[in-house]
Amino acid sequence: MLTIGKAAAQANVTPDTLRYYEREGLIAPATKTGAGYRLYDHDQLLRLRFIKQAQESGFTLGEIRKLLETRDSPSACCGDVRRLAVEKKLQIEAKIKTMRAMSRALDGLISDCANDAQPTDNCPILAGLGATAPKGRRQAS
Amino acid sequence: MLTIGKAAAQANVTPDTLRYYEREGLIAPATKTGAGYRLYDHDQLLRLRFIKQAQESGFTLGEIRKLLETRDSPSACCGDVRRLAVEKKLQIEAKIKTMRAMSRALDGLISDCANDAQPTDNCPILAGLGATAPKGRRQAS
DNA sequence: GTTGACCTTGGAGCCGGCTCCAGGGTGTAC
DNA sequence: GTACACCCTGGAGCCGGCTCCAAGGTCAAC
Repeated sequence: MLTIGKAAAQANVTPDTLRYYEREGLIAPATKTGAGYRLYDHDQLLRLRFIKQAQESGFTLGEIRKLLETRDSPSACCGDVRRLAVEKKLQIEAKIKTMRAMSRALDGLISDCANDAQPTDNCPILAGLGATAPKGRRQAS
Repeated sequence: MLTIGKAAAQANVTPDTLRYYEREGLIAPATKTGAGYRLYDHDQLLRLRFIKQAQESGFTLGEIRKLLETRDSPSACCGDVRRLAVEKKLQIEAKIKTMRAMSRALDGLISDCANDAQPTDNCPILAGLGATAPKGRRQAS
């Protein structure tokens, strides 16, 4: 049985984070001492590891709570979990697509721009971003 | 000269957003009427388009403010802008890498899991995420 | 001259995931 | 018996980017 500080250290989080997870309904201590100290055992550490791994797979805490509820429900089946995983993967793929578009947009801007010292008036990156000179400054158009 | 509602509609944002940008130092109205109404002209609309495009390229509002300051500074040169763009591209690439790792992690989990109705006790996805059964339930280990 | 759509300001609230604090209680080592 | 590290609770604050609100002022149309 570990106190919160030890348990948190094991899982590489802070006690505050652990208490936060508890408020969010993700994990509860195995028991409490008479003085109110939280005590965690091996199962809790595994649950915490589950949470961390799910986070690293891109699940939000809300989704992880759902995963945990599914896991703990006797009536749930593997297919339910699979659906959540597939849905999450689609979300991640969509985000990657967006970011690749951003990256490509920047590529275009950067490659247009010789890395020289010409003034920002003629900077192709700024032009590419839709810039025109602000009030009173020379401009191309 | 457009009032805030018209200008916002042109740029496909809300008046609230436009006022928010103003508080954040990104854009100010060209002028104000005696009654305090903000008025925007063509240059402001272009500036707003710049902001939107930069956002779509992945810049945060803080970074966009820096871009705009650079643009408006007589002493800044194109190389300064290029550096910001390159740095941003690196950040985006790093994020993409992280997300691809997430996606791959999910791939592994999903492919292990036949989409069947077996109980969550034996779900390979949950196992892959580090699960063991919570209190009192049958478990493999 | 009144309706109704617009505008103003200041401030609060939202999302997710913590993080930090004050003001107190507890547990252990010397 | 006291110093010090740890624990408790409740609540506030932070990041970014809005979004919504109340209470009031303004403007155009009829």
